[in-house]
Amino acid sequence: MKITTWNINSVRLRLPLVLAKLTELDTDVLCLQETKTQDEHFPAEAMAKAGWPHIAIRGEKSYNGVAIISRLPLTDISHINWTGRVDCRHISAVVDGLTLHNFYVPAGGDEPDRDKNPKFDHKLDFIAEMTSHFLQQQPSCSVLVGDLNIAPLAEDVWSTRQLRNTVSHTAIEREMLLALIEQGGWLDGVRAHFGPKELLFSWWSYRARDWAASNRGRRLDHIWVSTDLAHQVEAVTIDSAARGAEKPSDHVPMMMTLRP
DNA sequence: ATGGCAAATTGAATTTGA
Repeated sequence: MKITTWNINSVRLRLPLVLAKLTELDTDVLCLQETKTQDEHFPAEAMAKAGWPHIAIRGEKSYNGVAIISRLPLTDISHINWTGRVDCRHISAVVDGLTLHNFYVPAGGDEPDRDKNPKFDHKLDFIAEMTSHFLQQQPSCSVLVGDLNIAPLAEDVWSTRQLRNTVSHTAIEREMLLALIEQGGWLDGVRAHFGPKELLFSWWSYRARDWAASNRGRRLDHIWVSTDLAHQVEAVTIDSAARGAEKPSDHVPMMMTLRP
């Protein structure tokens, strides 16, 4: 079973990239974030035609939006309105006996102060609520993917020193995300696969003149597995080359292969 | 206080991303 996650930054604008990537990666499931598209405008037919006919979508105009696109049937399609907001940041489904959670965690704005910045407050509330949720309902046979907008380890950013006051890599976000993994019954599957030392990035800013030359990336996207699945992780791929596409997303696809 | 950009909306400027 191959599962891929990708913050696509507009699924309609990048539909050709998505269709090409589905085939190239030969993924069974593709989880998208920031689809920025209402459900009635989601390009479901094109994906069905390409060979991925099963979809679970939750979109809204202009912002956010998550989707699960699958070769195999999806059941138990559901979502939670985290922090009480109806803002299309989560969808879950069961595929081939596996419970899949697809998240788009709030970015958190610029200022890393929850008293001055409501967006940062919302982000921390969101992570705290995820922690208590999975603490109470320990996952099994589950995979959690998505753009979590936090790079938890020093090796998840180009410079832990220069980004220590930058939202996505502040101490409180890093601590809270690691607590969510630990208390929530998850394993950071991507980090576990590559080991603690390697620098791993999944996002590079649009603002760089040359994203590859400056290589100022961050690992904001994640694939976690419930601890019972730890021994089933066979392979993990970060498709960094996707950042060099024509009109790319600023995030790249990450794929995990699970053995049965 | 910021950014070398990009996308979606509503109509050239604003909001959001991170």
